[in-house]
Amino acid sequence: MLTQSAVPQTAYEPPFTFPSSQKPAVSNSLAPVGLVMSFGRNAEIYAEGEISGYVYRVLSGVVRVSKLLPDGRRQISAFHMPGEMFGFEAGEIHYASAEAVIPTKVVAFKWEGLLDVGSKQINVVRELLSLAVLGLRRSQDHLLLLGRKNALERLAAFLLQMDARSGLSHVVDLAMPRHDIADYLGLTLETVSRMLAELKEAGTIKLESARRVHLLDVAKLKAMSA
Amino acid sequence: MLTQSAVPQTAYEPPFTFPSSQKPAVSNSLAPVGLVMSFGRNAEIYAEGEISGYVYRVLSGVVRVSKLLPDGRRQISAFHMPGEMFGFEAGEIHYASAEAVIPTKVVAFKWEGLLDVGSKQINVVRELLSLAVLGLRRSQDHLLLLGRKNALERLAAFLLQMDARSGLSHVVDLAMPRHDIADYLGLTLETVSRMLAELKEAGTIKLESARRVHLLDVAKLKAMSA
DNA sequence: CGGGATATTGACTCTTATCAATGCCCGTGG
DNA sequence: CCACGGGCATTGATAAGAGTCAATATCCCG
Repeated sequence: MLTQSAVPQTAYEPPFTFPSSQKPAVSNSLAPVGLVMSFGRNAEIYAEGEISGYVYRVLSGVVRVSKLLPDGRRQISAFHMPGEMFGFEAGEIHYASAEAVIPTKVVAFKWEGLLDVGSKQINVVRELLSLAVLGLRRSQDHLLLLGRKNALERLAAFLLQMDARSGLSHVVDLAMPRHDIADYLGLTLETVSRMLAELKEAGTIKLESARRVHLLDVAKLKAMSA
Repeated sequence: MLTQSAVPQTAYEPPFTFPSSQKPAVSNSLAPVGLVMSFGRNAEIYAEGEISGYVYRVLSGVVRVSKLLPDGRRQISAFHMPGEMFGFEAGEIHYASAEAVIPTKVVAFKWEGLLDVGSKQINVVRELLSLAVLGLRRSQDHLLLLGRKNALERLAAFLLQMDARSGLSHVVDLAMPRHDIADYLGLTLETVSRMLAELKEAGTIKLESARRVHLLDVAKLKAMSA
């Protein structure tokens, strides 16, 4: 596997660096060669149940990682932006599936290769550990959000999170449709829409368009998100 | 830190082994010395915001890891049973707090020491990575539960999870009060109580006492948990 | 045996889901 | 260039699930 919609796989040339946005505890010392793959909108990167053997880094686009219940209910556990790594399930069966939200390029690294004892690759393993620990942290925030926050707080937190990751001017471009946001926040798309309207009412955001949100009052949003 | 209620700290003697219940990918090759600490009911093991420097293994008792919202709402991200490791936040600030649910003994290992390049400790780092990845997996399940399952499904899943971890005869001893279960499942304690009553109605469980549940029909419970 | 903490049960409320009707935006083709 | 069509989003009316508040009940522990 490693997918159908995979496209001309070109070697990804060194220097390899782990994304600075994920602050590895130890700076990288490795330049593994990865495979660059391209995916169209909604294309599957890997599926729940497939054999896993790679970890991925987003080069461009946006990736969603999700799990499904037998009756179709879906929970998105994370969105991944350029520079971020995902797919930490290697050596076994994929525990979730990953899809491109929009046209996306990723580099895939063989997990096995990364773990090879061969040399001083201990730094690589450490960086992977560091990334995994970071993932655990983010999970804790998301668990708190899903378990204990109301719909309005979830939306405020989501917008702030997207803003923090997109940097710049507090104008957030949402790559994903309402339905994806809903499945990420444990809500319905209608509720997502209503809460956005409510935040607009409160003067904390402005909807330039459905997919482009201008955060007018970040402080207030922060207050609302907790 | 590393706590007030810490008690006569005796050295934990080798051989050290990572818990088999967490299947490290690589068998252990290290016997670090840890500090054994004892905690009473509800005693704090570490608090959110404290400097972190240890990872822990439960020797006996039960540990809960949680995060708090400013207004007091609480989300328990995990319960840890004997043999399990927790506290993977080392090198930085604790992102959550951990407390003993009942009188509990843990061994604390210096994170720094575990990561030391000194030798062929690469296996230790790998095992830690393996445990972190396992933690990520469990988080995904919990996210799905919190984001998309109803109260009855959550209770069924919880009981099955506790049963799987306690082994034996489908008689589960719950160390924690209803309030903790509620904060773990993102519910209120009243709802937990009502759903248990409902499961009893359905003939899937029997409440030997408030803290002791007999799973009468595991298959049916499984069907209800999804 | 008594008493405080923990748990259950009930009545009612409130948030969010559900079902349904428009509305809007954008790309396509006439 | 404009009209059409389809996906996506918004808005409304209602329902359902879980929360809240409150009154017992039960279980330990001393």
